[in-house]
Amino acid sequence: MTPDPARDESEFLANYDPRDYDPVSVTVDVVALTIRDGALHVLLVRRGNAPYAGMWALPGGFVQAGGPLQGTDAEDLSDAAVRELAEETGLSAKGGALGRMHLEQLATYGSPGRDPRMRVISVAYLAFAPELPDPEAGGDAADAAWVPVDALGLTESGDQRPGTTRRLAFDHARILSDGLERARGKLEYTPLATAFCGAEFTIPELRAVYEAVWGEELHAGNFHRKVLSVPGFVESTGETSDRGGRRGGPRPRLYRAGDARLLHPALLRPSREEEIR
Amino acid sequence: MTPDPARDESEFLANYDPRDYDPVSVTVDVVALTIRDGALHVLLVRRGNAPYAGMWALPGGFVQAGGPLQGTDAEDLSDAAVRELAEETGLSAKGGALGRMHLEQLATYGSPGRDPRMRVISVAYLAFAPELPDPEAGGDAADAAWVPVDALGLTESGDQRPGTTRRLAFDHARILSDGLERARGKLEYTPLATAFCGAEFTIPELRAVYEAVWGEELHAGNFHRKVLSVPGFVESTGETSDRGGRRGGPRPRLYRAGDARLLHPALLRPSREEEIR
DNA sequence: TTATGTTGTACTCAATCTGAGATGAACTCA
DNA sequence: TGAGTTCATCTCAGATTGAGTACAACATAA
Repeated sequence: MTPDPARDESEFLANYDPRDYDPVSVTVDVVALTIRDGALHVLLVRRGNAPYAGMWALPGGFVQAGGPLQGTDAEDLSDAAVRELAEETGLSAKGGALGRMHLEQLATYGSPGRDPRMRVISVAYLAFAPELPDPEAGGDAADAAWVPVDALGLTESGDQRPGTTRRLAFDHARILSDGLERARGKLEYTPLATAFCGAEFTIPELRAVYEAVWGEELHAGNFHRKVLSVPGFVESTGETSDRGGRRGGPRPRLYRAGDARLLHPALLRPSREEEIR
Repeated sequence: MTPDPARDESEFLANYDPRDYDPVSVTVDVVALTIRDGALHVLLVRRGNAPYAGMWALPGGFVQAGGPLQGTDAEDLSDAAVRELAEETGLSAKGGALGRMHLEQLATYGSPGRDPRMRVISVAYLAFAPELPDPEAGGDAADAAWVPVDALGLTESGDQRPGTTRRLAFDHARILSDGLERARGKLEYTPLATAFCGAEFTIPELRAVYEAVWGEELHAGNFHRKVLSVPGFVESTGETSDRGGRRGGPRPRLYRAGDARLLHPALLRPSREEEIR
């Protein structure tokens, strides 16, 4: 005789107590990247409270679980990422500075001991935005700033070089390293670089994005040819920039992002030889 | 006057009660893929308990948090993935069937309401293994089996086509879809396909892996040339298989996995044109 | 044993893509 | 006005690609 599944299920839910399980907290942390003065910057906050008070960290915080009933205050993970970003840095999502922002999940970090308070699982997000205003500290943050990535002394293994002044809390150096590597890779086969630019941009501006993220100079002529040959990467506006390059040169043409979601053929990094093995 | 950070921190930890926060549970789910009879299979378990009792699901379960003190019973997320695999399917990690298995994190799923019991955040892992024995159900699982991926009627949007007999619980159809897409992509630029083969394999065997995962036939001659031209992808053993192909042909040579971690140049899917936009 | 069909491996060839450099006009700045 | 910079395009040799050919080695069925 088969039991009635519906009755089984409701009975089960009535007797279920989540507190029978070990407590785990879930946080979101955001690696928000932008380009300022031709250099890649990451959004960091200085922690106002313990643990790691005074050190720098990725903006983030606890997810609002909404209790067992998961009522209206329960939020999706990506919503929590945007909320924490807004709370701690004053950058607002709706219509504001974060409007054209691209957000995607990066990875989840959950080693025991990564947070001294308790078992914390952190879902990291990766955000790309055009040049944004300076942030204003809020919430738990004592300070907030765009920090040049190069100034953090990150090594390939996800640590910070000794002597670096701005130390990162928790395992945020590892998370940031992973985010940077993801960003570098995504520029190769997606039109993500356009998310770092304004609504209209020039090919040299786009090239500057690639050079800042990849940390190497590109052949201007070949880059130009390649970008225009990939279907759907950029589309011409017919307009021309109202000024030439910083130190001379003709006025570059303006483009906007096309409708491609994948670049084919891809733009590969010149110096990938080293990291193959 | 600056407060003493060390004293601040210990005082804070003493007063900290995790139960002040909403309860959240964290689970791991595993998308374990293998190749059987030339077709891609995924490891599924039939649920023995509510919710979704009787339906099929990815093997997985709750992470052992280890309490506030995070003692010895606290486990890393990837360890939890291997443990759940072993518990529910009888496939053992150490030296056993899961020995040559490749495991990587896929993504984290945490929409409110994805589990009717409470707020559950699920960290999904992706596993690749050579041909494995049939699993044996254990733990919460009423049954366990390798199921051909094609038999699940997955659509691009992460749902199952109506009329599919084996229905998947929770949002596991979406997770499986994401895992398959990740696997397809990873074959392009990493030597992952060798994880589906035994320690020694032939080029045609490797081609069969690509064809099973990508779901399309490849040009044998060009594939052969390409694989051998990518540095570090495979290395010759000098040996020859003791039998020709299933229906004739010369004995293929044997290779083992090389030391490359990235394929350069990559092996691109022929039919990527469609998914570009 | 023989005949037939299949398969692994190597080769060819034209089309395409790539990196590196050259060119010239348009522009900024001193 | 002159010097130096930059955008955009072109050139060209080398590498890579897809598609096809060739042939010997093999399994299977007659």
